[in-house]
Amino acid sequence: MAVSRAERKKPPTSLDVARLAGVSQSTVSYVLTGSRPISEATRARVEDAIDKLGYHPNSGARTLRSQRSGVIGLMVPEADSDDGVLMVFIGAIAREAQRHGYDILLVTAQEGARGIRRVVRTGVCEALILMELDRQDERVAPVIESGLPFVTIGKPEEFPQGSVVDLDFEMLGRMVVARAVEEGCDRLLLFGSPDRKRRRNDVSRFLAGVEDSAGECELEVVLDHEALSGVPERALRLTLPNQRTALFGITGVRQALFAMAATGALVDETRLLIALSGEDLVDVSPLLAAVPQIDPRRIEVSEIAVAELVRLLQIEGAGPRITLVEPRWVEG
Amino acid sequence: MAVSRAERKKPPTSLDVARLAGVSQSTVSYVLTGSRPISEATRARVEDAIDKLGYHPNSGARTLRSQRSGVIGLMVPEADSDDGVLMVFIGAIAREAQRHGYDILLVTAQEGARGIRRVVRTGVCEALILMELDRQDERVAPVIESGLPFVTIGKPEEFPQGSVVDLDFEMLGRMVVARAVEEGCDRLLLFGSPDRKRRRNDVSRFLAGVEDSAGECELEVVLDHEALSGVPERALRLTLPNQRTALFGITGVRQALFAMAATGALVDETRLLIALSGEDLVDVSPLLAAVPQIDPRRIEVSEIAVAELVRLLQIEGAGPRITLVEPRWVEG
DNA sequence: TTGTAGGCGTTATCAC
DNA sequence: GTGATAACGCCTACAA
Repeated sequence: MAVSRAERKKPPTSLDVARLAGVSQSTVSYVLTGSRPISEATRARVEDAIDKLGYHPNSGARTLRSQRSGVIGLMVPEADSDDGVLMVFIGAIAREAQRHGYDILLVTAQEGARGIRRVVRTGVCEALILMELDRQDERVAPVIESGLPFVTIGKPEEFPQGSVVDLDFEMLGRMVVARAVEEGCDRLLLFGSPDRKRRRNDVSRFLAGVEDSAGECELEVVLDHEALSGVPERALRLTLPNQRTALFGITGVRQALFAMAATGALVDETRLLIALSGEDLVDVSPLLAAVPQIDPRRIEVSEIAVAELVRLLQIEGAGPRITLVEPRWVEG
Repeated sequence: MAVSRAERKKPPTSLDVARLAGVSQSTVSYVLTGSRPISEATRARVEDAIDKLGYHPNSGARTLRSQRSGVIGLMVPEADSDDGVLMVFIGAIAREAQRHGYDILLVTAQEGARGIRRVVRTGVCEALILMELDRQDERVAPVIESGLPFVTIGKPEEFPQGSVVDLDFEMLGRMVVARAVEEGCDRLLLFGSPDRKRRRNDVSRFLAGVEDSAGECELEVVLDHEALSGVPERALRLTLPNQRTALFGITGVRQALFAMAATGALVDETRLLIALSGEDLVDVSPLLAAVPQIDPRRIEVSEIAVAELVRLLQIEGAGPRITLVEPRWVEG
């Protein structure tokens, strides 16, 4: 039987700590916030008292007074087929935020612009991280309007008023082309979800990088943004006796792995799968081991996003900036 | 350039609303909380003013005064290979919580018991949802000690002081056995992650259900909790000419699907894959279509967990209870 | 049916 | 280097 709200014993306040330490309430506050010098002796007494009582400052009161909730709102997209990837970001963001003394509050995409307005106006969140923005996203307006510092993960079409952190997709394109050429491929087959291609601009940036560098060499680029399940068959069909085709996709790596493994090798004289690997693919790591892999660095992107937000929050006058993280080849 | 904290214009308070509506501050409050009858006329004026100003009650002040933060803490496990599944739960929980007027704050497993103590003592969370508890979990103690209402998703060994919501794994076991027999199978091969089997007790409950009902029929049960990748080969090896083997696993369904599809049919005279399907498997739905599927009802489990927590929060004297959700066959 | 006023626990501005 | 004290914005018991 749960203890009722009323009979639950009240946690100690800073006044209790002050009394036990024989100092004033404000001194306790200063010890905690460090916003004014305190003698070693009294600091020790106060900290003792804090431990003894198991005191934690009341979040509501602190927020009310200081206008800082210590909470960062994380706008999460509706779960789609890429759930595993999403969880990697969310986990890393939450851990990094906690390391900086902030908590993460979920704001679902479902709530839309109204949800943003709510968490902002009520003062629950003092900053925001936005993930997977569409090209035109109704949720951007209330964020800007709120004036709160924010970071978007994923580079939007236009430079917004907040900071941006993302993988360098253009470089990714150049890396894939370079590797394909090195490995003696004549053709590069790019697969992926057609829906994603339409809605998000990371695909366009990637393609820009590909075309940019493919132009300089003899590599023929083929776009295959039809259903993922047909990837290996189409790849085989497109393959000619004396040619070698490299395959790559930003999404659908797992499906491609399985499908190709089922109909033949991931790597042989006629084809070479290059994988955008990631923490969500641990379950297929044996398969992955056979192919060249690029790390999309999702953990780093997440951590940088949080660090960047903390910078905007804590450094007065800090301006927004763009950080593109370089993809990396995974060493065999 | 972000607007600095100081120059950001302050949101309207209930006093602003009161002035605009020509009533007292308390009347505004009563309109909002509904804790006292208000005449239609003044209610209308107040609501008008609220809209006009875009007023939202300040969360810090409300929390301080009422001891309710409107925030539910969600203890999320470290991301593992089952990330997609996790995201289904989290998304559904966040959406359902919002429908009830609560927000979800993430508490990572990494923070451990100390994290629980922190969010509880500071008053950020007024209730908790615990996911994926280990058999012995250090985080349970501080939760109970806090006296806050809580719900665990996943039935623990012992009945805790909070409510429990989970899939009925015993019934799942009986359903799998019954179907295998109906389909003319002589043998049931159970695969899954050995680690999970050791740490979590849903597997034991499932096995109890299986053994319970397998005893009554001629079905031979084989446990295969070695590496998932070997599943289809072992299944084939174990298969005898005149026999039919049913295959089932609580985890690793996607891997099994791909692996079996690669080495032969999912369903033929010698074998029958039964899949624990779920929202995280959309990417392989074409494969799934060919086999009998059981819905693990993760969305329902999530929604019930939230509803149950809301009940504990809002109904004075409500006691904890156990809710087991029945698995369901997915209709072809 | 509505208004008045006190206090929730902190932070930060005054004083000393 | 430290202490008193006034808000922060809301809820609700008490008055009218």
